[in-house]
Amino acid sequence: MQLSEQEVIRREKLTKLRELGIDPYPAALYPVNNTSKGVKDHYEEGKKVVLSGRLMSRRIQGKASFAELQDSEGRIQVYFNRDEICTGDDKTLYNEVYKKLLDIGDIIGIEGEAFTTQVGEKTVMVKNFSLLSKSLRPLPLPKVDAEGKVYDEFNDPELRYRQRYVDLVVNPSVKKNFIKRTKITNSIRQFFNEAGYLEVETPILQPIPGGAAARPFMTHHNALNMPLYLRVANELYLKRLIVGGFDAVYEFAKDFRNEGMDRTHNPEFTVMELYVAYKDYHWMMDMTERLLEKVALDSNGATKVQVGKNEIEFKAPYPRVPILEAIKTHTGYDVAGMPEAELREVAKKLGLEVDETMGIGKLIDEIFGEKCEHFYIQPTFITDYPKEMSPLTKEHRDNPALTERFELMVNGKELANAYSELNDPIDQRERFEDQLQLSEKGDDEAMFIDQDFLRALEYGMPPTSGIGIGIDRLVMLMTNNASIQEVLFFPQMRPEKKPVDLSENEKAIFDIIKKEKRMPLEALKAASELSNKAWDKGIKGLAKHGLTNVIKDGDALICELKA
RNA sequence: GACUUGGUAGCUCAGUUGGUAGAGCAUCUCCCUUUUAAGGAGAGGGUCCUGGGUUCGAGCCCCAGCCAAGUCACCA
Repeated sequence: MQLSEQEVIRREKLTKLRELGIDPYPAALYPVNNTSKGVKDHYEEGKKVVLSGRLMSRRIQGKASFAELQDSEGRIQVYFNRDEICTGDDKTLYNEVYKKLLDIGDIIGIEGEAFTTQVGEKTVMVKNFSLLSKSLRPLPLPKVDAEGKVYDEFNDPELRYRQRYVDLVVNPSVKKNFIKRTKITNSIRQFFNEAGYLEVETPILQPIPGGAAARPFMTHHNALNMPLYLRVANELYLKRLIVGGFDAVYEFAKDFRNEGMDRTHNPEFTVMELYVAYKDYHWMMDMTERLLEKVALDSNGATKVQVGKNEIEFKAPYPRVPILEAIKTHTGYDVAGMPEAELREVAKKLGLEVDETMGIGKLIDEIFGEKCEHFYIQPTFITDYPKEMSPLTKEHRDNPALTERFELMVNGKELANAYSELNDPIDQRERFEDQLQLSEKGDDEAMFIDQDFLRALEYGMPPTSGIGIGIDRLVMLMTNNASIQEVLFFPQMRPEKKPVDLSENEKAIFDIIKKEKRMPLEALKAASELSNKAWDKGIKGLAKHGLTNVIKDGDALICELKA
């Protein structure tokens, strides 16, 4: 491993500490009795405190030094004075251990007394300190001046996401975002629990990936020797529980979709799904607006939230606009009851790319998505979607071409999706069969027929309303972040390519195969000009590093480069 | 998938028509008792993302690739 100068120096310090009899990674608990925030908020002159945290800055001036200690609550200034720490003749603890062997980033514990400096800063006078964990890598060191201007900010997104731990240590606002995320989910749980709804857990590994139109991740169970899918939704399982007699169940579900990644899509993401028996989608709209108002208040202290350039008001109630009316308002076309061919013409006139495979549902969805969606900045329920795009939704009580469905639009994007759930088992079977036809036409996102789910419906499910709320997107709104990666601790990234250390022999062979991509083993051996033994070691080493493959092509052995 | 931008010291960033690779912070050494983005002085530290090419000479120009961000497309 290639170490930088600073890393080498820190490792040398490790040895020196051990020579002085100091364990840089001690096992014993450290008797912390306070936090940085606690000391400052409940300040008492001369109060004895024990704190621990990470050393984040140092200003050493001879026999005295100021430093900053950072713990989970923030930072506090600590004062190291040689004669306070080393009361006897031996000044090693200050001169050697503190000044020379500690580094920024080390985790230490201090015992001391609270006092205020001449400049008025609340500080802890250190009487004794212990090294709790030596840091071997230098941290980035952003600094903030009196006006709040940040110098040397650690701001490269790639580094921040790959090394989130560093991001969290060094950027307090990042930590705040994630604390707010938990506040939001706590707030939702509190709301539901008070209403008597039951939080449940349902399978992530599913034999049939149902409940949403999406491409699933596939895996394999060895003992059962069968394929399993990572769930794209948990809807069908929660509805089984409603059949089973629970009146209201909810789950914060990690769902997985094997699709593209961008600033609003991560392959795994969190959706909160809730199903409540004996309710319909009108009730669900009422519930949703009350929930979001509470979430905004709990997480931001106000119903108004600044998101980018827009100020969004989460105070209930929100306007309810049928999708066909939205289209009429924003395009001037009344597409209600319009036949498919005519609708396609309208879409073309509106400048949309359409093709023959698109049915009425998809065309309407497309028109709304392109021409209307972005207008709905303030929370708005878009209701009554066409039947074709909603295979799990109950037919509209007044219009059989529509369904009892709404999507909640906020800041021009979908935040939630809800229905009066389809509970007619015969109708549901027909809708699944329509999906099967789509699938046969090549739609790889069409839903599978879930026979067990149909069996459950046949026993009878009460009228039920269900909703799914995109938690990542909700958190993005509440924390004013435009990118999903900012609200996920560990967003998915391509793996870091690790440069492989090749031996001389391996390198010689690799250089040849790299140019040729693939060639017969014998020819490669000849070209490498290696002895039998060196050749054997080299070619086996490359395969072990996963760089090459040897395949049998008839009688010939071919060596090829792995992608 | 297409396009745009970026990748230089531990971190943040400069880098002239193509002519010996720079700054601040951090690190190291020495000096220094209440400072605060920051005490003073000095020193060390580089796979300029990778691989080719052009050139007497490439961080810079050309080609190919890798990684990321953004825009669009696709998909919900």
